Amino acid sequence: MPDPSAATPQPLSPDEEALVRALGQVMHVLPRVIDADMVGDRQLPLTEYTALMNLSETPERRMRMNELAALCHLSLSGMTRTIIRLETQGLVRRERCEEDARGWNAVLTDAGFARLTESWPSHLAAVRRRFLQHFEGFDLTQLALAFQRAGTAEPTD
Amino acid sequence: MPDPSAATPQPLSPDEEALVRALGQVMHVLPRVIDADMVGDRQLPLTEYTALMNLSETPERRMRMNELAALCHLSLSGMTRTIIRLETQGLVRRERCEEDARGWNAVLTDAGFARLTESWPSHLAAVRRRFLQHFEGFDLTQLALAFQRAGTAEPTD
DNA sequence: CATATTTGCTTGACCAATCAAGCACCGGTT
DNA sequence: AACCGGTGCTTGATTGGTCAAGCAAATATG
Repeated sequence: MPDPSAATPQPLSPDEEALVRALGQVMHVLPRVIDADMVGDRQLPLTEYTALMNLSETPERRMRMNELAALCHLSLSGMTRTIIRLETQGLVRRERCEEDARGWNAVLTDAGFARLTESWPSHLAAVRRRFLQHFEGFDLTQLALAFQRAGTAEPTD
Repeated sequence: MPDPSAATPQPLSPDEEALVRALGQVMHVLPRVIDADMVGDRQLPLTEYTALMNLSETPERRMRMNELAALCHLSLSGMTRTIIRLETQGLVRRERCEEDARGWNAVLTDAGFARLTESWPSHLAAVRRRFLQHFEGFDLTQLALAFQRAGTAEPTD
């Protein structure tokens, strides 16, 4: 950590500057266009898609709210509200958790699974077209590792 | 565009899958931690910082709402509201545009400039620590280009 | 030159996320 | 067995953004 009282720390290099600006743009634009592609195509916003997807990858197609929220990068209350939206569409059902009566499981219904299968190609195409396409020729493994490091934030110290 | 009636398009490779998931995490985590770092440090949220920064880089330290909104990746109304927040803190002033009486200029005040100078090191440190650090050894130029491509979204067709 | 259309910005209504407070249940203590 | 701190989730209030409608000035058109 540079001393905050040091008036002028080393500024970013032009490369770094360009990368940071571009990332800013991507972070802003990508979710929106992917969401727009999917909504236009299949009427399923990205957040809801992500929830369904995570549920579907589980053996029993069910998950505790806690865990689902973490996987969807959502706060617990955010997750509650997403599940409620999905529930009213009949794509998810909620069941009390057997081994802990405080807990709930979000359960993917057949309708939900159908919806997911239906939306999947659209999501896949959007991700390829909007993102992966631009990284042809890169070492994806290395890139993924770097992003995993950046995405694993240590708490603010 | 793949035919949507084609039931099963080619799924993502493990590499691609990992990259996409990691990017999802980064997009979610990075703005929050950087924002948190800065707010904890200097009480200036990222959106407002970005606005001040863009204003400061202009010769007269002023800009039309339109242009500023684009640079900040914000809708015009979002920009209006951000500027209002900044105005009430005295960091920005609004002046009618001389050559077009419909238009407004957001003008960085001295207080705003001071605030920016004060926050800059904190922002810089956060960006390095949270992001750039993890990309040492990468070809930043190539990476920046790829992100610029991904960030330049063609309208949904 | 009067009127219609377009442009630049603000405002109103809304929405999805957050945090903080609340409620119900669990598990360990005495 | 009555309590009590901790846990799992929901709910209320707020926030920061969006889109759509509105208004005023500019510009194009008959």
